[in-house]
Amino acid sequence: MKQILVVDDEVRIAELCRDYLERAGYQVTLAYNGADALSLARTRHPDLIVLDLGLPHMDGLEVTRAVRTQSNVPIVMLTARVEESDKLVGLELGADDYLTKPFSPRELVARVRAVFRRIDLGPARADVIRAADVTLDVPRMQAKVGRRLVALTSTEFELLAMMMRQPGRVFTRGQLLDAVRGEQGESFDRAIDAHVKNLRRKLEPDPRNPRYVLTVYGVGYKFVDA
Amino acid sequence: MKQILVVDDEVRIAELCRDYLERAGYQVTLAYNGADALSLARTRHPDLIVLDLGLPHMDGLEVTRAVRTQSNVPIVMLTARVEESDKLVGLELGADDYLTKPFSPRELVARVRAVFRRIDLGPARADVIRAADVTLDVPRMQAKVGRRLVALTSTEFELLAMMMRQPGRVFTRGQLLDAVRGEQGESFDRAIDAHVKNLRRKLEPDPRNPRYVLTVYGVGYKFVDA
DNA sequence: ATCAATCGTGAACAGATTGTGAAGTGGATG
DNA sequence: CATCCACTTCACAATCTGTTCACGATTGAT
Repeated sequence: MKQILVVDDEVRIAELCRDYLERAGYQVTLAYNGADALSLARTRHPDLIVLDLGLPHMDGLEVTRAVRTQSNVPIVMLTARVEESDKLVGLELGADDYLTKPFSPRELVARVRAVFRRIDLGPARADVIRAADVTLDVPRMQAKVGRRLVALTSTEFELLAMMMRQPGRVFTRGQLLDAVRGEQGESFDRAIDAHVKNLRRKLEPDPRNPRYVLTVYGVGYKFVDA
Repeated sequence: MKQILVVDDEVRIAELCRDYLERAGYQVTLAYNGADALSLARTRHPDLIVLDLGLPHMDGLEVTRAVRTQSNVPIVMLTARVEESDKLVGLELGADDYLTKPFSPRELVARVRAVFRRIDLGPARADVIRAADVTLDVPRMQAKVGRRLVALTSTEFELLAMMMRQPGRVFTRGQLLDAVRGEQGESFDRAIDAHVKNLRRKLEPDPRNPRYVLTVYGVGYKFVDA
């Protein structure tokens, strides 16, 4: 279920938004000031933020900037001001849509749905991971080595994606297992070895002398960097 | 042509609205009390309702509630009161916009246009979707495989359309369910399997070896790409 | 150079995921 | 009110994947 963070200092409005969004099937968290909004954005990793521009102390634009330094989460802005310049600034900072108060909660829901639609099935934004001749197309769950298409299982794909997001960084088997299994049941570390074996068989030209997925003796694995 | 129902007990105001809205190209019906408004809303199925809150006998909010039990028609509210709480109540009940008396008829027209624009914009999507030998004529709800016409149910059509809009992208059963059921009631993921089975039976030459709708083990389904 | 620890690998197993026909449900239609 | 059709749910079989195991190969330290 999608999680939405609603930020507005006017409690009634915030709760109104929450009610409508929850009825539309979203999970909603509320924040009444910029500082809370930031910490919630960091800890809860919402899928979308509904943000009032006219917050006390910390302005909505500041919040936007701060959030943007850390994530690409879509933002729908609310504002009482109607000046065109605000719109431009807001959109430049990465707002995905814009509503002027007073607005109808139904329209808010419609906008939120539209944003999710654009993101979920829109012209897939750059959700591609590249490193050293290997390309991962995340929404398509497709891997390419050079021009050669490689079919991977979802676990193999997750594993490879995790390592490729930070090429050169060494991951322990425990970290890799957590990424794959959502840190649930405990399994043997050697399970990772098996996946690495299969990965290498599928994407290395010579699985005996790996070029991409390298072993770091006594620690774990890493994707080659540079 | 769009039809609009204007509800106001003050005859002069109602007629003023009618004149302006008709000049703007809409077809207008008038009602001077809540009861008439309700029955007209039921029989004429207007595309939008302009509703005065300060009606005698049956309050505008009551009318709104009653209308909402039956339809989702957009409502633009008029009111003499300017209190913020009224605004909120109105919006809570599902008004799409709000005007305070006295208002300029020109502004009313502008708001009405804006509401229609927001609605019509909708999920602007292509009328025809093509991918890999399959063609969907969306407005006609017609599917073709090569030259062969295939009859699909609306759910099957929606499902196929969702996947074909982004060939190759993998969709989870949850995403597909949302697209089909408007992310309302929860149903079993396996319902999607059943639809996929029926889809394949109808459009695959050999349903046991699908060419178009492919399974991605552990994730969901995708329409073949390229 | 030797040795204990670590890693690679193939095969076998267990468990989860999917395909499918049939039965059940609900709303639309006449 | 009866019928039909689409959608959902259920149960079981078929399939695929992830994990484990055992053993040989490799590594790094003494």
